Amino acid sequence: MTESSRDRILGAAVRAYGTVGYAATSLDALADDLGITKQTILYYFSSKQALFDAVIAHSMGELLKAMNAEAAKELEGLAQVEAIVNRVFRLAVRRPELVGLVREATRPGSQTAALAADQVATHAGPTFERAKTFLATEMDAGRIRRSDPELLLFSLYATIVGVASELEIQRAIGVADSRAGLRARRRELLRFLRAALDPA
Amino acid sequence: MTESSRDRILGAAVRAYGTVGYAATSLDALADDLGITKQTILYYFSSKQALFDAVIAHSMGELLKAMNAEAAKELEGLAQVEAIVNRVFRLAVRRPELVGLVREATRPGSQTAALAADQVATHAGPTFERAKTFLATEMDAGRIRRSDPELLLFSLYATIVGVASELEIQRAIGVADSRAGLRARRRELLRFLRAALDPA
DNA sequence: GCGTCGCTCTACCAATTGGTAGAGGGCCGT
DNA sequence: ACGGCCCTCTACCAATTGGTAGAGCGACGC
Repeated sequence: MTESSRDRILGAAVRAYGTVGYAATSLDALADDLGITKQTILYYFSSKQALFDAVIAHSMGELLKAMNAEAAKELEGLAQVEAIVNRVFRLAVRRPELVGLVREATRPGSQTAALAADQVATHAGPTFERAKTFLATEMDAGRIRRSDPELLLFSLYATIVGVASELEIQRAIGVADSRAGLRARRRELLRFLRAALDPA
Repeated sequence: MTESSRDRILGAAVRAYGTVGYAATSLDALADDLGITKQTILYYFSSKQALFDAVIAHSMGELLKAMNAEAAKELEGLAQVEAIVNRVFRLAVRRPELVGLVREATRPGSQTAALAADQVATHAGPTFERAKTFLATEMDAGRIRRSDPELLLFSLYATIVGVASELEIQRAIGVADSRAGLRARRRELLRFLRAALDPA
């Protein structure tokens, strides 16, 4: 089955908004990229904002689905954390625009921010809550260093997204992302997180 | 001494580019904000790109100056890391736009990226090198967990910038950043990094 | 054969964009 | 009083922006 026009537009928008950014991507540019006209885009998405909303909803869904699939394994302590990190890392390598989109959506001050904030909150909220209770129970079980679960979660989130962004930046600058190099980075990240979370 | 026009423009540009972003900030908007006309901006900075370059150079200088001042203390191991983190954290709270600007400058794919990448490389390069050799010697001295200094530095960088961004995002969303809350976050970040770097 | 429905197009629009040209004003030394 | 310089302005421009109006066209049911 060939990809529908709507899906093609959505895919190109995810890539564009996730790399060059929302404000810097015109509908005309997007249309040129797809070999269609701007009006075709506006047929499927009533405005640029509406397209952005759809992009956020779609990508957020994809990200959360990947994470929840990993969380469903219900592993214990660090093993669970590592499973999720590995999954996110692989996704970040294969689809770097998703990471860029997270940064774009969580940027304060832009027109997109207010709307994106709501969307992110409603979409990601439950997953965040689940992660927090996970951390709390693992702390109780002595498998993760005791701390405030929410604050710890933010540190984890910041580190993972930060490293994932870093990957894309370096690739953009031209640093070769050989398979070996990527594996080294992933292993370092895991070591870093393991050390940070170890109860000992 | 009253602030010169050039400095006022530069300051407003740092704030705008660091929050709403480069592409989303028009010269007209910037001028309105300052109660002047766009042409006055173009008198001091020959183009929008030139203004961005100046913004990057200025802010990068400010950030690196703060970090280098802290690095000059030549403390040992974790104490040195904590001193720098504290300084960066305080700066991030007081001047959140600087953190936003780091993210803007290191975004891949935009027109700004190529230029910013060069600037960042030349400005921040030496400081990064110095940080790497610092980590290496501290590892040799057994005061920091042994690892690849460069990879570890990237993890550190990602975590710190990530947490700093997080602060601004939450503030933008409306989470109150009480003094007590900020201190709790800073202390959690320090605990996190201490655990991640501890040689034991 | 014919309506109509889904999709994409051409044509157009007002507003905004970054940037140019050049006038005028304030303040200086002479 | 005056020429020159620093600064800021008005006036204007071509290009691009997001968005509207409506025509064309192929496929499908009848």
